[in-house]
Amino acid sequence: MFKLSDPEKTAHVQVALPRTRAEALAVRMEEEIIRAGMAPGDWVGTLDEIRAQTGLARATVSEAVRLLRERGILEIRPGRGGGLFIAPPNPVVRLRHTLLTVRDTPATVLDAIALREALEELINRDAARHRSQTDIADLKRLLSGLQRALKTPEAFMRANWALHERIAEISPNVMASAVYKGTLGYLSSSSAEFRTDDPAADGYWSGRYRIHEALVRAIINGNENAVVEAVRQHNTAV
Amino acid sequence: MFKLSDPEKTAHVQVALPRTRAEALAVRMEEEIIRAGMAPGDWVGTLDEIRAQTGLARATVSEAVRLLRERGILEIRPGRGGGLFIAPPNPVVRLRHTLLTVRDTPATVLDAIALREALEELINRDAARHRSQTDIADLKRLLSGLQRALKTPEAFMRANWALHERIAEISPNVMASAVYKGTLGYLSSSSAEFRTDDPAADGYWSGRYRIHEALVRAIINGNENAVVEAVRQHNTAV
DNA sequence: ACAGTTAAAAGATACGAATGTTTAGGCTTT
DNA sequence: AAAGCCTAAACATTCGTATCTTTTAACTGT
Repeated sequence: MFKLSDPEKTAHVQVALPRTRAEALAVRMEEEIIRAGMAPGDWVGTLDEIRAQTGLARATVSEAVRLLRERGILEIRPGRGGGLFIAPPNPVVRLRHTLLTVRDTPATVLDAIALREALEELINRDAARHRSQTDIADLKRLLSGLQRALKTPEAFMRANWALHERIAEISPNVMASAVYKGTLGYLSSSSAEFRTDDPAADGYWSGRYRIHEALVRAIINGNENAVVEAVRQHNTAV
Repeated sequence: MFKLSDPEKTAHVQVALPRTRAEALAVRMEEEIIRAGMAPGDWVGTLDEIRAQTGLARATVSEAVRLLRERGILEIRPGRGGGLFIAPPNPVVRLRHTLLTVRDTPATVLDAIALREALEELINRDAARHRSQTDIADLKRLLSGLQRALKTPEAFMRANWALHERIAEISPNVMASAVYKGTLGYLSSSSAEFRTDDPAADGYWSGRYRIHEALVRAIINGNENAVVEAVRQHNTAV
């Protein structure tokens, strides 16, 4: 088991001082776990033990544990011999928590575009490497949808997003795929405003279509060099 | 206000059927919001109204609302005239939610490395563009720390992570920076195991050091081309 | 009119109790 | 001794209630 030390003893370390009792307890527990140098799989205790030690109500302790679980620190197992355990490291959970600590600044559309472009090559190369017959059929269908959508910019953007999202789903790298799709989702929900007034030279949209056509062909052929070239065109030609 | 329709009416749409009443309510509310085509800033109602409509307890409704807030769907304002409102789109919150839906598959270390490498150029170019005097001083300090850490692989890895993390903090792109740091944090916590048995040719570590030296110099000089070249070396020479 | 004060509306947090679910290990039956 | 049932231990969910904090509209006194 582990024993919680007095909150006062660790008060000078606290940076963002927690606002609720549950948060405070979560911080205390995390500090104690780190201090004790506990490793994944180690048994931490049971909810009732924590409750007895702290004198807090069940719901409050439960909330603290929920926070630690969401941060990927603890794993909770019900049943006999169950309780709280140190969780194995999980990149997705960690990433989520890191994102949670990001101050809610007005992260701009430009930031999202930069992030998306940085991932474009990885995502599309993965697609070229791992595409299945189903993937290929879907991509062909979405590409012809993109061509049909050339009539209006709005339809084109929508078809465009659908195509890129489907490509991202091919990648076996769930982290990269999730980040990419999340970024894409944001862009699709926020770009309606500043795109409409874009008169765009006549050839612009058909040019965009040809770039996507080349990209899809490269993916279907599994030609990674061609994918890299198509991505380069896709990113620079904006 | 908006009116919740009967759960039966929408049952056929539900894919991942929610397990708790709170989750079910959150799904119903989200569906209703989408169906009604509500826009950011729109007033949805108050907790008590939802409670009256559904007959659920305060804690349950509160939990559903907490979920929707975490997903970046709702914004809650206390006080007179307050209540639940549609939240403006926020990329960080969205990204977090997307990550939440990722199935908890054993996302491999290799995936994390690929994601990190994809972001390396963006992060380091941003650093070269936006470094301040404080940043430069810190980087110089961390670089000499890296040199001193050449004695043992473990110390070198630690110093290496500290340097990369500091570089990432320079970028004004909070999303990209958060994703990068999260990935780095995972790698630093999980790579202790499979690195120790690496006997490494004598020149390997000093070679790694020289690459980082070149990278830091390029960032300090604001030379983006040199940054790109250093990143290329950094990524390929593993 | 205007500035300061007050009070009501709304959410946030915490509590304790009751009930449901999951799991592991023991027990029973063949 | 193997198969399956049973039950106690642990977490999960929900409820109702009480108290606190925040916000803003209304009021009041100059």
